[in-house]
Amino acid sequence: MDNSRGDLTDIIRSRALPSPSETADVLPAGGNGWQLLPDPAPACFPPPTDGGFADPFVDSSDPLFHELARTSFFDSSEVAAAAGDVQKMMLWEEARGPSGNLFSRMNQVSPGTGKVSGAVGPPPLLAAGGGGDEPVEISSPRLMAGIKRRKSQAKKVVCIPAPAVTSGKSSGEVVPSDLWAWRKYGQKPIKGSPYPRGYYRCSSSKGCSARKQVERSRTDPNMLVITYTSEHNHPWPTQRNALAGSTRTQPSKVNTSSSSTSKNSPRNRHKNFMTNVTEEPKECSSSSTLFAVKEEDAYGEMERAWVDSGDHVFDHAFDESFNMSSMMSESSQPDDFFADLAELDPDPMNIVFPKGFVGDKMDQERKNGSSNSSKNAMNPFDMFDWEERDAFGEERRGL
DNA sequence: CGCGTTTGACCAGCGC
DNA sequence: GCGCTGGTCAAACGCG
Repeated sequence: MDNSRGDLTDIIRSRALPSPSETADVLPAGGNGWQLLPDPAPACFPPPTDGGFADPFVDSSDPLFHELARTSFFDSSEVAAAAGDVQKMMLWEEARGPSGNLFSRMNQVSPGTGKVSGAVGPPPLLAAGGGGDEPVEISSPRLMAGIKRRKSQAKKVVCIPAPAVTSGKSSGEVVPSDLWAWRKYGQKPIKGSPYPRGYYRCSSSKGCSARKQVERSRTDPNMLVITYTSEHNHPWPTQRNALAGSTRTQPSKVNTSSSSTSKNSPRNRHKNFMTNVTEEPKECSSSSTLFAVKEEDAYGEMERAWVDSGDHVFDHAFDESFNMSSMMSESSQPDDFFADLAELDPDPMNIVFPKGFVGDKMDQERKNGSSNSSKNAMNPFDMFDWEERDAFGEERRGL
Protein backbone atom coordinates (compact mmCIF):
# COMPACT_ATOMS: atom_id res chain seq x y z
CA MET A 1 0.00 0.00 0.00
CA ASP A 2 3.05 2.07 0.33
CA ASN A 3 2.38 5.66 0.14
CA SER A 4 -1.21 5.51 -0.74
CA ARG A 5 -1.92 2.92 1.91
CA GLY A 6 -4.86 1.79 -0.05
CA ASP A 7 -7.19 3.49 2.25
CA LEU A 8 -10.33 5.25 1.39
CA THR A 9 -8.68 8.56 1.37
CA ASP A 10 -6.32 7.68 -1.35
CA ILE A 11 -8.81 5.73 -3.23
CA ILE A 12 -11.32 8.45 -3.24
CA ARG A 13 -8.70 10.88 -4.14
CA SER A 14 -7.58 8.75 -6.95
CA ARG A 15 -11.05 8.57 -8.24
CA ALA A 16 -11.90 12.17 -8.05
CA LEU A 17 -12.42 12.44 -11.70
CA PRO A 18 -15.13 14.41 -13.30
CA SER A 19 -17.88 12.71 -15.04
CA PRO A 20 -19.59 15.40 -17.01
CA SER A 21 -22.07 13.22 -18.71
CA GLU A 22 -23.24 11.58 -15.61
CA THR A 23 -23.65 14.39 -13.21
CA ALA A 24 -25.82 16.85 -14.91
CA ASP A 25 -29.07 15.16 -14.18
CA VAL A 26 -29.04 15.53 -10.48
CA LEU A 27 -25.92 17.01 -9.27
CA PRO A 28 -25.10 20.62 -9.70
CA ALA A 29 -23.28 21.60 -12.77
CA GLY A 30 -19.73 20.61 -12.54
CA GLY A 31 -20.43 18.26 -9.75
CA ASN A 32 -18.42 15.15 -9.61
CA GLY A 33 -20.79 13.25 -7.55
CA TRP A 34 -20.87 10.34 -9.86
CA GLN A 35 -17.51 9.14 -10.82
CA LEU A 36 -17.30 7.23 -13.96
CA LEU A 37 -13.81 6.58 -14.90
CA PRO A 38 -12.77 6.74 -18.47
CA ASP A 39 -10.30 4.01 -17.93
CA PRO A 40 -9.98 1.06 -15.66
CA ALA A 41 -6.78 2.45 -14.30
CA PRO A 42 -5.76 -0.73 -12.59
CA ALA A 43 -2.81 0.95 -11.08
CA CYS A 44 -5.11 2.51 -8.62
CA PHE A 45 -5.73 -0.77 -7.00
CA PRO A 46 -2.77 -2.87 -6.34
CA PRO A 47 -4.01 -5.85 -4.45
CA PRO A 48 -3.36 -5.58 -0.80
CA THR A 49 -0.45 -7.66 0.15
CA ASP A 50 -0.55 -7.28 3.83
CA GLY A 51 -3.87 -8.80 4.49
CA GLY A 52 -5.43 -5.44 4.64
CA PHE A 53 -8.56 -4.46 2.96
CA ALA A 54 -8.57 -1.99 0.27
CA ASP A 55 -11.51 0.20 0.15
CA PRO A 56 -14.50 -1.50 -1.28
CA PHE A 57 -16.36 1.64 -1.89
CA VAL A 58 -14.30 2.61 -4.75
CA ASP A 59 -12.56 0.59 -7.28
CA SER A 60 -11.46 2.36 -10.30
CA SER A 61 -10.31 -0.83 -11.84
CA ASP A 62 -13.66 -2.41 -11.66
CA PRO A 63 -14.67 -3.16 -15.17
CA LEU A 64 -18.23 -3.19 -14.13
CA PHE A 65 -18.08 0.46 -13.54
CA HIS A 66 -16.96 1.12 -16.98
CA GLU A 67 -19.38 -1.18 -18.48
CA LEU A 68 -22.07 0.31 -16.43
CA ALA A 69 -20.88 3.71 -17.24
CA ARG A 70 -21.19 3.08 -20.87
CA THR A 71 -24.55 1.54 -20.50
CA SER A 72 -25.72 4.05 -18.04
CA PHE A 73 -29.12 5.24 -18.87
CA PHE A 74 -30.79 5.96 -15.66
CA ASP A 75 -31.12 9.18 -13.93
CA SER A 76 -28.98 9.08 -10.89
CA SER A 77 -31.73 10.73 -8.98
CA GLU A 78 -33.49 7.45 -9.05
CA VAL A 79 -31.09 6.01 -6.62
CA ALA A 80 -31.37 8.88 -4.31
CA ALA A 81 -35.07 9.06 -4.67
CA ALA A 82 -35.32 5.43 -3.99
CA ALA A 83 -33.40 5.93 -0.86
CA GLY A 84 -35.03 9.22 -0.13
CA ASP A 85 -31.71 10.88 -0.38
CA VAL A 86 -32.03 13.43 -3.08
CA GLN A 87 -31.55 16.16 -0.64
CA LYS A 88 -28.75 14.32 0.94
CA MET A 89 -27.09 13.95 -2.37
CA MET A 90 -27.24 17.63 -2.80
CA LEU A 91 -25.83 18.13 0.61
CA TRP A 92 -23.07 15.77 -0.10
CA GLU A 93 -22.28 17.57 -3.22
CA GLU A 94 -22.29 20.86 -1.44
CA ALA A 95 -20.29 19.51 1.39
CA ARG A 96 -17.55 18.24 -0.75
CA GLY A 97 -14.37 19.79 0.26
CA PRO A 98 -11.13 20.14 -1.57
CA SER A 99 -9.74 17.40 0.53
CA GLY A 100 -13.08 15.85 0.68
CA ASN A 101 -12.75 12.67 2.49
CA LEU A 102 -15.19 11.28 4.83
CA PHE A 103 -12.83 9.58 7.09
CA SER A 104 -10.46 12.39 7.36
CA ARG A 105 -13.25 14.10 9.07
CA MET A 106 -14.41 11.13 10.95
CA ASN A 107 -10.99 10.54 12.23
CA GLN A 108 -10.64 14.01 13.46
CA VAL A 109 -7.23 14.27 12.05
CA SER A 110 -5.25 16.98 13.61
CA PRO A 111 -4.39 19.52 11.01
CA GLY A 112 -0.89 19.84 12.29
CA THR A 113 0.09 16.31 12.94
CA GLY A 114 -2.18 14.41 10.71
CA LYS A 115 -2.67 12.01 13.51
CA VAL A 116 -5.94 10.74 14.64
CA SER A 117 -6.61 12.87 17.57
CA GLY A 118 -10.10 12.01 18.43
CA ALA A 119 -11.44 9.05 20.20
CA VAL A 120 -13.07 8.03 17.04
CA GLY A 121 -10.63 6.06 15.09
CA PRO A 122 -10.64 5.48 11.44
CA PRO A 123 -12.71 2.68 10.21
CA PRO A 124 -10.81 -0.40 11.13
CA LEU A 125 -10.62 -1.38 7.59
CA LEU A 126 -8.78 1.64 6.67
CA ALA A 127 -6.39 1.32 9.47
CA ALA A 128 -5.91 -2.33 9.01
CA GLY A 129 -5.48 -1.92 5.35
CA GLY A 130 -2.87 0.67 5.76
CA GLY A 131 0.75 0.03 5.63
CA GLY A 132 1.94 -0.27 9.12
CA ASP A 133 -0.47 1.81 11.02
CA GLU A 134 -1.91 0.28 14.03
CA PRO A 135 -5.43 -0.76 13.45
CA VAL A 136 -7.74 1.40 15.38
CA GLU A 137 -10.97 -0.25 16.11
CA ILE A 138 -14.11 1.34 17.21
CA SER A 139 -15.21 -0.61 20.16
CA SER A 140 -17.10 1.68 22.39
CA PRO A 141 -20.76 2.07 21.69
CA ARG A 142 -20.41 5.66 22.59
CA LEU A 143 -17.67 6.07 20.11
CA MET A 144 -19.73 4.36 17.60
CA ALA A 145 -22.45 6.75 18.38
CA GLY A 146 -20.07 9.46 17.48
CA ILE A 147 -19.95 8.33 13.93
CA LYS A 148 -23.34 6.96 13.54
CA ARG A 149 -24.94 10.14 12.59
CA ARG A 150 -26.31 11.02 9.29
CA LYS A 151 -23.50 13.19 8.24
CA SER A 152 -20.02 12.08 7.52
CA GLN A 153 -20.76 8.56 6.62
CA ALA A 154 -19.41 6.99 3.53
CA LYS A 155 -22.10 5.10 1.80
CA LYS A 156 -22.56 2.89 -1.07
CA VAL A 157 -26.05 2.64 -2.28
CA VAL A 158 -27.06 -0.31 -4.30
CA CYS A 159 -30.34 -0.90 -5.96
CA ILE A 160 -31.22 -4.44 -6.66
CA PRO A 161 -34.37 -6.13 -7.68
CA ALA A 162 -36.19 -7.09 -4.59
CA PRO A 163 -37.03 -10.68 -4.12
CA ALA A 164 -40.70 -11.23 -4.42
CA VAL A 165 -42.53 -10.14 -1.40
CA THR A 166 -44.63 -12.73 0.16
CA SER A 167 -48.02 -11.60 1.10
CA GLY A 168 -48.72 -10.69 4.62
CA LYS A 169 -45.27 -9.70 5.48
CA SER A 170 -45.27 -6.64 7.54
CA SER A 171 -41.69 -5.71 7.03
CA GLY A 172 -41.88 -6.28 3.36
CA GLU A 173 -38.19 -6.87 3.24
CA VAL A 174 -36.49 -9.85 1.86
CA VAL A 175 -32.89 -9.17 2.33
CA PRO A 176 -30.68 -11.03 -0.03
CA SER A 177 -27.97 -12.84 1.72
CA ASP A 178 -24.41 -12.21 0.89
CA LEU A 179 -21.01 -13.27 1.97
CA TRP A 180 -21.16 -11.40 5.16
CA ALA A 181 -23.08 -12.21 8.20
CA TRP A 182 -25.43 -9.43 9.02
CA ARG A 183 -27.29 -8.95 12.18
CA LYS A 184 -30.29 -6.78 12.21
CA TYR A 185 -30.16 -4.28 14.95
CA GLY A 186 -32.96 -2.02 14.14
CA GLN A 187 -35.79 -1.15 11.93
CA LYS A 188 -37.38 2.17 11.42
CA PRO A 189 -40.23 3.46 9.44
CA ILE A 190 -38.96 6.07 7.09
CA LYS A 191 -40.91 9.15 6.51
CA GLY A 192 -42.29 9.32 3.07
CA SER A 193 -41.77 5.69 2.46
CA PRO A 194 -44.32 3.02 3.08
CA TYR A 195 -41.53 0.62 3.69
CA PRO A 196 -39.43 0.39 6.79
CA ARG A 197 -35.72 0.50 6.72
CA GLY A 198 -33.81 -2.28 8.28
CA TYR A 199 -30.49 -1.71 9.90
CA TYR A 200 -27.90 -4.38 9.80
CA ARG A 201 -24.43 -4.64 11.09
CA CYS A 202 -21.81 -7.15 10.32
CA SER A 203 -21.77 -9.96 12.77
CA SER A 204 -19.03 -11.86 11.11
CA SER A 205 -16.45 -10.26 13.24
CA LYS A 206 -16.65 -8.56 16.52
CA GLY A 207 -15.89 -4.96 16.20
CA CYS A 208 -16.58 -4.84 12.54
CA SER A 209 -18.08 -1.51 11.76
CA ALA A 210 -19.65 -2.52 8.51
CA ARG A 211 -23.31 -1.72 8.32
CA LYS A 212 -25.97 -1.80 5.80
CA GLN A 213 -29.43 -0.46 5.53
CA VAL A 214 -32.03 -2.21 3.54
CA GLU A 215 -35.20 -0.65 2.42
CA ARG A 216 -37.57 -1.07 -0.36
CA SER A 217 -37.54 1.65 -2.91
CA ARG A 218 -40.39 3.97 -2.47
CA THR A 219 -40.50 4.61 -6.13
CA ASP A 220 -40.23 1.06 -7.18
CA PRO A 221 -41.26 -1.53 -4.65
CA ASN A 222 -39.62 -4.09 -6.81
CA MET A 223 -36.30 -2.66 -5.98
CA LEU A 224 -34.35 -2.92 -2.83
CA VAL A 225 -32.12 -0.11 -1.86
CA ILE A 226 -29.20 -1.33 0.12
CA THR A 227 -26.94 1.23 1.63
CA TYR A 228 -23.61 0.02 2.79
CA THR A 229 -21.86 2.05 5.39
CA SER A 230 -18.40 1.66 6.69
CA GLU A 231 -16.41 -1.34 5.86
CA HIS A 232 -15.48 -4.72 7.08
CA ASN A 233 -12.33 -4.96 9.07
CA HIS A 234 -11.92 -8.63 8.59
CA PRO A 235 -11.81 -11.22 5.91
CA TRP A 236 -15.09 -12.43 4.74
CA PRO A 237 -16.51 -15.16 6.89
CA THR A 238 -14.99 -18.52 6.47
CA GLN A 239 -15.71 -21.75 8.10
CA ARG A 240 -12.82 -21.33 10.37
CA ASN A 241 -13.76 -18.24 12.19
CA ALA A 242 -16.44 -15.77 12.89
CA LEU A 243 -18.98 -18.13 11.64
CA ALA A 244 -21.45 -17.57 14.30
CA GLY A 245 -24.11 -15.12 13.67
CA SER A 246 -24.97 -15.60 10.14
CA THR A 247 -28.07 -13.77 9.35
CA ARG A 248 -30.85 -16.15 9.57
CA THR A 249 -33.23 -16.19 6.79
CA GLN A 250 -36.47 -16.14 8.50
CA PRO A 251 -39.02 -18.47 7.10
CA SER A 252 -41.61 -15.87 7.62
CA LYS A 253 -39.68 -13.47 5.55
CA VAL A 254 -38.22 -15.53 2.84
CA ASN A 255 -40.47 -17.93 1.23
CA THR A 256 -37.65 -19.42 -0.68
CA SER A 257 -35.86 -20.50 2.39
CA SER A 258 -35.98 -24.13 3.02
CA SER A 259 -36.49 -25.78 6.31
CA SER A 260 -32.79 -26.25 6.52
CA THR A 261 -30.90 -23.63 8.30
CA SER A 262 -27.54 -25.08 7.63
CA LYS A 263 -27.52 -23.50 4.28
CA ASN A 264 -27.36 -20.21 5.97
CA SER A 265 -24.28 -21.02 7.85
CA PRO A 266 -21.56 -18.75 6.70
CA ARG A 267 -19.91 -21.50 4.86
CA ASN A 268 -23.01 -22.45 3.12
CA ARG A 269 -23.84 -18.91 2.53
CA HIS A 270 -20.64 -18.82 0.63
CA LYS A 271 -21.92 -21.65 -1.35
CA ASN A 272 -25.11 -19.90 -1.93
CA PHE A 273 -23.29 -16.82 -2.82
CA MET A 274 -21.18 -18.44 -5.39
CA THR A 275 -23.79 -20.76 -6.55
CA ASN A 276 -25.91 -17.88 -7.36
CA VAL A 277 -23.27 -16.63 -9.58
CA THR A 278 -22.57 -19.70 -11.44
CA GLU A 279 -25.47 -21.96 -11.19
CA GLU A 280 -29.09 -22.19 -11.66
CA PRO A 281 -30.92 -19.07 -12.58
CA LYS A 282 -33.85 -17.89 -10.68
CA GLU A 283 -36.42 -15.56 -11.81
CA CYS A 284 -36.01 -12.03 -10.88
CA SER A 285 -38.84 -10.28 -9.25
CA SER A 286 -38.12 -7.15 -11.09
CA SER A 287 -38.85 -7.28 -14.71
CA SER A 288 -36.83 -4.24 -15.29
CA THR A 289 -33.85 -5.79 -13.61
CA LEU A 290 -32.36 -2.48 -13.08
CA PHE A 291 -29.11 -2.52 -11.35
CA ALA A 292 -27.52 0.37 -9.73
CA VAL A 293 -24.55 1.12 -7.67
CA LYS A 294 -23.83 4.35 -6.07
CA GLU A 295 -20.84 5.08 -4.02
CA GLU A 296 -20.31 8.13 -2.06
CA ASP A 297 -18.65 9.56 0.87
CA ALA A 298 -19.69 12.27 3.16
CA TYR A 299 -18.42 14.91 0.87
CA GLY A 300 -20.37 13.74 -2.01
CA GLU A 301 -17.68 11.75 -3.65
CA MET A 302 -20.11 9.53 -5.30
CA GLU A 303 -19.85 7.00 -7.91
CA ARG A 304 -22.54 5.19 -9.61
CA ALA A 305 -23.24 2.84 -12.28
CA TRP A 306 -26.46 1.71 -13.69
CA VAL A 307 -27.04 -1.05 -15.98
CA ASP A 308 -30.00 -2.44 -17.62
CA SER A 309 -28.69 -5.83 -18.19
CA GLY A 310 -31.74 -7.25 -19.69
CA ASP A 311 -32.55 -10.37 -17.82
CA HIS A 312 -29.68 -10.24 -15.50
CA VAL A 313 -28.84 -8.32 -12.50
CA PHE A 314 -25.94 -8.15 -10.27
CA ASP A 315 -25.44 -6.58 -6.99
CA HIS A 316 -22.05 -5.17 -6.95
CA ALA A 317 -22.13 -4.49 -3.32
CA PHE A 318 -22.57 -7.92 -1.99
CA ASP A 319 -18.93 -8.08 -1.63
CA GLU A 320 -18.29 -4.56 -0.88
CA SER A 321 -15.37 -5.33 1.30
CA PHE A 322 -14.38 -8.64 0.08
CA ASN A 323 -10.73 -9.03 -0.26
CA MET A 324 -9.71 -12.15 -1.97
CA SER A 325 -6.08 -11.99 -1.16
CA SER A 326 -6.95 -11.64 2.44
CA MET A 327 -9.23 -14.53 2.23
CA MET A 328 -6.61 -16.66 0.70
CA SER A 329 -3.89 -15.61 2.99
CA GLU A 330 -6.13 -16.11 5.93
CA SER A 331 -7.04 -19.64 5.33
CA SER A 332 -9.36 -20.46 2.59
CA GLN A 333 -8.00 -22.47 -0.18
CA PRO A 334 -9.45 -21.41 -3.41
CA ASP A 335 -9.80 -24.93 -4.54
CA ASP A 336 -11.84 -25.80 -1.54
CA PHE A 337 -13.72 -22.68 -1.86
CA PHE A 338 -14.69 -23.24 -5.40
CA ALA A 339 -15.31 -26.85 -4.81
CA ASP A 340 -18.07 -25.74 -2.56
CA LEU A 341 -19.59 -23.90 -5.37
CA ALA A 342 -20.71 -27.06 -6.90
CA GLU A 343 -23.43 -27.23 -4.40
CA LEU A 344 -26.55 -25.43 -5.10
CA ASP A 345 -28.98 -24.18 -2.59
CA PRO A 346 -32.13 -22.29 -3.05
CA ASP A 347 -31.62 -18.90 -1.71
CA PRO A 348 -32.95 -15.43 -2.19
CA MET A 349 -29.60 -14.56 -3.54
CA ASN A 350 -30.46 -16.46 -6.57
CA ILE A 351 -32.86 -13.82 -7.32
CA VAL A 352 -30.19 -11.27 -7.58
CA PHE A 353 -27.57 -13.55 -8.94
CA PRO A 354 -29.33 -15.40 -11.63
CA LYS A 355 -27.32 -17.52 -13.89
CA GLY A 356 -25.68 -15.54 -16.55
CA PHE A 357 -26.64 -12.41 -14.83
CA VAL A 358 -24.08 -10.57 -16.78
CA GLY A 359 -26.03 -8.61 -19.18
CA ASP A 360 -26.76 -9.66 -22.65
CA LYS A 361 -25.31 -6.41 -23.60
CA MET A 362 -22.06 -7.27 -22.00
CA ASP A 363 -22.18 -10.66 -23.45
CA GLN A 364 -22.66 -9.30 -26.84
CA GLU A 365 -19.85 -6.92 -26.37
CA ARG A 366 -17.55 -9.57 -25.26
CA LYS A 367 -18.36 -11.54 -28.33
CA ASN A 368 -17.63 -8.53 -30.35
CA GLY A 369 -14.45 -8.01 -28.44
CA SER A 370 -15.32 -4.41 -28.18
CA SER A 371 -14.57 -3.89 -24.60
CA ASN A 372 -11.93 -4.97 -22.22
CA SER A 373 -14.14 -4.04 -19.40
CA SER A 374 -16.88 -6.18 -20.63
CA LYS A 375 -14.45 -8.97 -20.82
CA ASN A 376 -13.90 -8.74 -17.18
CA ALA A 377 -17.43 -7.88 -16.53
CA MET A 378 -18.36 -11.22 -17.80
CA ASN A 379 -16.87 -12.66 -14.77
CA PRO A 380 -19.41 -12.36 -12.05
CA PHE A 381 -16.77 -12.49 -9.46
CA ASP A 382 -15.17 -9.49 -10.90
CA MET A 383 -18.12 -7.61 -9.80
CA PHE A 384 -18.14 -9.21 -6.46
CA ASP A 385 -14.67 -8.32 -5.73
CA TRP A 386 -13.63 -4.89 -6.57
CA GLU A 387 -10.24 -5.40 -5.21
CA GLU A 388 -9.08 -8.73 -6.33
CA ARG A 389 -10.71 -9.44 -9.55
CA ASP A 390 -7.37 -9.50 -11.24
CA ALA A 391 -6.16 -12.13 -8.91
CA PHE A 392 -9.09 -14.38 -9.36
CA GLY A 393 -10.77 -13.38 -12.47
CA GLU A 394 -9.12 -15.88 -14.68
CA GLU A 395 -9.61 -18.74 -12.35
CA ARG A 396 -13.21 -17.96 -11.86
CA ARG A 397 -13.82 -17.73 -15.48
CA GLY A 398 -12.78 -21.26 -15.59
CA LEU A 399 -15.57 -22.35 -13.36
C1' DC B 1 -26.18 -21.40 25.05
C1' DG B 2 -25.33 -18.47 21.45
C1' DC B 3 -27.02 -16.67 17.91
C1' DG B 4 -30.75 -14.21 15.65
C1' DT B 5 -34.88 -10.62 15.29
C1' DT B 6 -38.14 -7.37 17.21
C1' DT B 7 -39.20 -3.14 19.09
C1' DG B 8 -39.50 0.86 22.05
C1' DA B 9 -36.40 4.21 23.88
C1' DC B 10 -32.75 7.16 23.46
C1' DC B 11 -29.84 10.46 21.32
C1' DA B 12 -27.83 13.47 17.96
C1' DG B 13 -28.07 15.77 13.34
C1' DC B 14 -30.64 18.87 10.96
C1' DG B 15 -34.01 22.41 9.51
C1' DC B 16 -36.92 25.82 11.10
C1' DG C 1 -34.33 26.28 21.17
C1' DC C 2 -37.53 23.11 19.46
C1' DG C 3 -39.33 19.43 16.93
C1' DC C 4 -38.65 16.09 13.46
C1' DT C 5 -36.12 12.47 11.79
C1' DG C 6 -32.80 8.92 11.39
C1' DG C 7 -29.52 5.76 13.52
C1' DT C 8 -28.41 3.02 17.36
C1' DC C 9 -29.00 0.70 21.77
C1' DA C 10 -30.57 -2.85 24.53
C1' DA C 11 -34.01 -5.69 26.65
C1' DA C 12 -37.00 -9.30 25.55
C1' DC C 13 -37.79 -13.11 23.17
C1' DG C 14 -37.38 -16.88 19.46
C1' DC C 15 -34.79 -20.44 17.29
C1' DG C 16 -31.63 -24.30 16.62
